[in-house]
Amino acid sequence: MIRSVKGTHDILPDQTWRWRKIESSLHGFMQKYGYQEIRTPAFEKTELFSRGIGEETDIVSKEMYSWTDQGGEKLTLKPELTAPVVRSFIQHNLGSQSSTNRLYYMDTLFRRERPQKGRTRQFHQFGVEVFGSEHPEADAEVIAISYNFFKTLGIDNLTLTLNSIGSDDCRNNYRNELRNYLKPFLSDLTETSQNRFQNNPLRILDTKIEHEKEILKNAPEIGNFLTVDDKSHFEEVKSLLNGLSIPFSIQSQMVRGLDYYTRTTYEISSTALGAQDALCGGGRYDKLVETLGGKPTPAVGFAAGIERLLLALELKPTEFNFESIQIYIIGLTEKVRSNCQVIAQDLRNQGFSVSTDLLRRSLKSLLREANRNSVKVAIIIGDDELANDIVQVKDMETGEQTTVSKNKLTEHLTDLDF
RNA sequence: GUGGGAGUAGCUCAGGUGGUUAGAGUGCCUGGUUGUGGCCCAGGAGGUCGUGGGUUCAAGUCCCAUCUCUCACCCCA
Repeated sequence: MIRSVKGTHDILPDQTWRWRKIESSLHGFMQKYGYQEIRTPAFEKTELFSRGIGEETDIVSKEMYSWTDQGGEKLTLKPELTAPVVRSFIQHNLGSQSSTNRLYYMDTLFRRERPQKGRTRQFHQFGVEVFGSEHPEADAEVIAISYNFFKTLGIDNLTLTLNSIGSDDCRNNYRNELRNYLKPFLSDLTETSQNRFQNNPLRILDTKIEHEKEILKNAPEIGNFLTVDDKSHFEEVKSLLNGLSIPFSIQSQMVRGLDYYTRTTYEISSTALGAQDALCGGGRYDKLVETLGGKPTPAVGFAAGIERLLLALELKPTEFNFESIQIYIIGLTEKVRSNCQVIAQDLRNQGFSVSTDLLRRSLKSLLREANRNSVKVAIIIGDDELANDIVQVKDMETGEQTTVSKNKLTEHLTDLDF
């Protein structure tokens, strides 16, 4: 048997309606905020990600599905969406068409990680990116969108964690200070931390190793290195969130794994999930557009995992309802079967949802089938009915059956009002 | 990449210390009604016991290897 690839999953008919529910909720929600949808290709040039996300990140260094195509081009299945959206923003010069661009997306991503609860190799995210504003109102709007969307879906136990990692200057200074502080402890650090010491010392702050945490207790804090502008930006974001009644907590050690963030970073998690409890992560990235070759453009955005959202939602499936077929047409003999198809087609044209049998089964098994599919009415046609231009309409809930002449059928079904 | 747990019917799972034709519930099909579903009753189909090797008179059960799923670490959504 050929199975689906590790970390990929089929979404079967008993689940697809959940996905459609999320999808339609999102489109409706984003419209209220005046955001427009953007869709980018499934794969990009590898260079986009190595430059955009950062060569040293886990994603780029070990998780990408990359290959060289027949023309010798190095390509990669999207592991992340901000870089492609930024690429598209630059390529189509969206910045010159309006002063701010509010975009959202929903897409399929690929990362080669070890699967676990809330993590698969092919997965889905939705998110927003706002281009053109350096002001805290943009940060607050983006954060509010993610938080409020989860809220309206009814997810409880939301935790919003907020931090500012400052502008470029601030981080350069801080990086140097952190290196100076850590240098005497270098031999005590794990191998990965020693590598990070070289490439990205901020990530050491994220360590889960006890004795490293101990070392870091007296390390300089990034908050103290924020410039005056960084600080006031952060303060304004916080007060805007307060004004919107969105609760948050500050976590100065929170460093995101992607290199492009500046100033605001945040994460929303839910206790309804397992170890992978982040529903959404995001922040500001004022340098990325420039890094990827565009005009300097401030931007802020987030991405949220749809699988994780579904997991968090799984606990309360009551609001969702499966839509069943309304009418099942049963033909009793070979003579009437072609007639059944015609009637089905007519009724569909009238707007009903109609199904027929494909296995030439008996009346008994067809009623059973109709029952299983919880259809509202069964229409039964035998030779007698055919000869007299009538049909039997059976209400599957009450069991009541009435003889209806064929030309009154639509009228009769409409009156039933199901 | 590292560690824990698990692989027996479509699904959920039983199968002390090896012992005849491997079970249950549920789902599926048929019948109990010449053309009437649900409930009930009866019957039926459905299994390379994850795979390969080994020990043994005998392996679902013991040993080794391997694959897959799953949870966790790392990291992320």
